[in-house]
Amino acid sequence: MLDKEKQQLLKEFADQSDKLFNLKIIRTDSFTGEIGEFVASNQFGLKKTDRVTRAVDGIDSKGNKYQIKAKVIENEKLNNGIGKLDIDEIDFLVIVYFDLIYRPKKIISIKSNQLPKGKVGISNKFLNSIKYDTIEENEIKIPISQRNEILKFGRLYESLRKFGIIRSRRIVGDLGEFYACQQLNLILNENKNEKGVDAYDKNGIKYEIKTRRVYESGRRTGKSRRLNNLVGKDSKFLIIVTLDRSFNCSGMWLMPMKNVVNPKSAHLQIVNTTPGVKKIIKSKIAWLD
DNA sequence: CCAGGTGACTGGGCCCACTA
DNA sequence: TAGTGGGCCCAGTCACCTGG
Repeated sequence: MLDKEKQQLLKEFADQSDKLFNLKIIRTDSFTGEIGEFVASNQFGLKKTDRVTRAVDGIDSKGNKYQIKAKVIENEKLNNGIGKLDIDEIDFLVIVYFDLIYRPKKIISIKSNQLPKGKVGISNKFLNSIKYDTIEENEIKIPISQRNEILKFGRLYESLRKFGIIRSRRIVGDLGEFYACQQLNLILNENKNEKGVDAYDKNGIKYEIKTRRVYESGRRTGKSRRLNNLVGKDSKFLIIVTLDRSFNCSGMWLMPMKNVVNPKSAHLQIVNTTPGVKKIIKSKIAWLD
């Protein structure tokens, strides 16, 4: 499906992603956020909370609570919104800014008493109106070995982007859409955030594509995998794509959207049970075949 | 008129309470 | 006890509004 060179690149990316996982730099495939949390925790000496802990990402030695945000920026503009913040639960909001290959460029730290109640939007206008601390690039401390591994990861990520394999930092979903469109001769929806439509065929029929990377790893505690928020999607067909550890396509199914039971939170196993399901690519995963 | 700011969406992923 | 609904985590994109 992909040529050798691209497959090799994805393999290297998967290896490097595992390396960061083993070094405890990342815990999930939300790379930007995880690397940001790593950098901030290292900088402020934080103990990280569990993955799904509400509001608080880390706690320092004095018991101060931190919410950490991360953002990749291509220029010097820091102004981008960060909504949904529960400032009553935290003492500091920390934002880590990276360049395209995950070199940390700047960290800002805002005391929670500088933040408004309710929704918080970070923008230049806002930053100019409050007191906050800035840590510049040369003051950001990361052990050299980890810094190099993150850099290597970032370079691989950029290569994937340059090859046109991915178009965002949501690699799993991007690859699934890429594989499905190639296999079924679909046209990817240009609009990246239109509700419920990922692609069209030549007759204008709508398709929603969902992708899951399914492989054994220490990353998850539970085994079950779900497909959330299919409710209200008006695509005619649902395509489910699975990826293996190296991000190669390891299965693909096509089914009528209306036949999906429990669209609010469907199990991945609907590929076994949904009426009218069509196997496009035979699964290599036993429990999905 | 246009750039900056904002809110409403998108994506994947994980876990807990409840229930059949 | 396995399945379901819901809620939380993460970042990113873009249409639209607004103020200079």
